[in-house]
Amino acid sequence: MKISELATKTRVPAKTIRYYETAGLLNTPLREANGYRCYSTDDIDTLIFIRRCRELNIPIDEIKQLVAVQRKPEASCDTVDNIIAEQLARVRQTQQELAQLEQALAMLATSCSHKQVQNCAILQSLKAD
Amino acid sequence: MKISELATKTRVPAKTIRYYETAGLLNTPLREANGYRCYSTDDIDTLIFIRRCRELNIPIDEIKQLVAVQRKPEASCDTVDNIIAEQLARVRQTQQELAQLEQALAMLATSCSHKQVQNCAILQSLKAD
DNA sequence: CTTGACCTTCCAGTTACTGTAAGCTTTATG
DNA sequence: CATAAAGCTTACAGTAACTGGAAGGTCAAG
Repeated sequence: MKISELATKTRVPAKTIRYYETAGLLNTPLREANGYRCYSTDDIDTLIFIRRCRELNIPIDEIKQLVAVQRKPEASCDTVDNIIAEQLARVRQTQQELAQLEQALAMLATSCSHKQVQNCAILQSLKAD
Repeated sequence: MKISELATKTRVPAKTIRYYETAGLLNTPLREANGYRCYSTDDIDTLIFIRRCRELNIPIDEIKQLVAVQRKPEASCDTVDNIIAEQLARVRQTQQELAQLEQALAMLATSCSHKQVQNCAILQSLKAD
């Protein structure tokens, strides 16, 4: 199958598929006589797996580990567990930071009663160290 | 004042100050005879303002507008209001996305009972389209 | 035969810095 | 006074994960 077919079947843009290849996430595919990339059905599964990981914001480098560990069926799940746990921790950390941000912005947003810039309470707040 | 003094007074790294200059966020400073940048006390205020905006995750381009509008004291606060409101909307949007991410990751994290990769429920889930 | 849709590679741009290198000037120390 | 350390300068590269665009080859249809 050519790259555009793989792209529609996995809902990953062709451009991104080529990028994943250079990033070492996807095996270098066979080429047809004309130089076009030629993919197998296995590549569909791998690419969907990658897409699902990316939707969970898992970094490329860690997806690489997840792809690699699947080639060793006897290995323990520790790597997998750790990557998911780390990702969850990152997400929760970001959530906390965003909650503080939201507080600060919400207070700012209501602080100015639509006057002129020279009296703007928002700008005043932002000037304070 | 030289760049390192400005850096300590504003808690913005000297490297970042130079970057803000090339990014058009800071006026090009005067130079001493030896070529060293020479800053005024006004630069302290501007830079603290910029740092506070960055702490609220406001993009450089929008900080540029906020800095510019302060040079027109008679202007209305609309630009300021809009930028803060947009930033707040962005933050809330990201919060929603992260909440979904957290759900998905939390479910994944508890799904595998430490077996082998070949039976790993996490990996199974990630393979499904 | 030519038009349009795909395919290829390579280079540049995105965001907001940060690291590093090479080379000056100034300050501190022996 | 010599020199070494600290601080200043510029310029280039790297980060993450793509995305856009240019230039050019290939293939099927009308």
